[in-house]
Amino acid sequence: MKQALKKGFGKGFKRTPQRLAILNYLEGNTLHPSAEDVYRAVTKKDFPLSFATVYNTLNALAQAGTVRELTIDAERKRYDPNTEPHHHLICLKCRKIIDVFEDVPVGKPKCIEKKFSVFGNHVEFYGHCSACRKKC
Amino acid sequence: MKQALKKGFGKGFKRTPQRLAILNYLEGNTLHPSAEDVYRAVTKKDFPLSFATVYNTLNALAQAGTVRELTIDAERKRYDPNTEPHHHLICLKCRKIIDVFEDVPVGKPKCIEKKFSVFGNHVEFYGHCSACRKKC
DNA sequence: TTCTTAAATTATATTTATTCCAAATTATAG
DNA sequence: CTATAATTTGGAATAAATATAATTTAAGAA
Repeated sequence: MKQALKKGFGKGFKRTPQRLAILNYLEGNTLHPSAEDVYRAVTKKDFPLSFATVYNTLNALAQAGTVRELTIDAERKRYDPNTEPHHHLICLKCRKIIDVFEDVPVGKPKCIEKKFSVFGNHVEFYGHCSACRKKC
Repeated sequence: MKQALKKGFGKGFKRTPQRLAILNYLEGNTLHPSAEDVYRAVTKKDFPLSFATVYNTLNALAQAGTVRELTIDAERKRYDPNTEPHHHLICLKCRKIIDVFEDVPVGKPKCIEKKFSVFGNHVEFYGHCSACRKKC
């Protein structure tokens, strides 16, 4: 496992097999899986674990900053193991979410300066992915 | 009621008092209310109506393009009666959502061109609002 | 105006995502 | 090896949202 996902472990953070299995699945995953996706993948591949543990672990990892909780899908939370700031393409047909690691210049509107201090931003691009475009 | 919100009405779309009350609350509202917010506000001000009607109406209006369904809050859907493309500031402390109508130039990353056709985008700015900044 | 009917409202049940709980288990520091 | 705090777990509990089925109603036709 790469360094990136190890950082979740530390004082008072136990290295349990369940957590390792979840982190293992998350490692390098670009599918933006939901809790259920994680549950299904891990129970199939490794060993049974409780749904509650998936939620516990994902919440703990999100708190630790090891994964990012995405609010992109209205129906469920999704998780992104890549915590580098990046943006997303959202296909309006199949709802697939694609990473954009390329740097996207975003202008800072003037109205922000006075009444809001900005730490970061996230751009969602809406459109159709190549697969869905063909189907039209 | 302004033109903007009237457009939801047309063939096969009935002008019921419940819907008018909901539209009336939504008109010019910049609070990005949830279904529950709508329910509370309307039942308090006008007359009792069912929760189901709130959901029905909000879905119908979203379909008709009269309101925009926002996926910004992980816990619940929120609705925006302003359907002009605009962006949002999200306060990481109080979770307040503030509109940005100012034009925000967003660069289009090259990687998109080939595999994705983009129709629009939405920028979320993260930070602290003035009220929360004072409290620090 | 009255009639007709498709559309809308409603209470209630159901589904789905997520959290909470309390008991049993286990990783880790000492 | 032990003690203990953290974790796991099944199941109950919540909460948001949808589905259902019976009743009501807006709006066009007669």
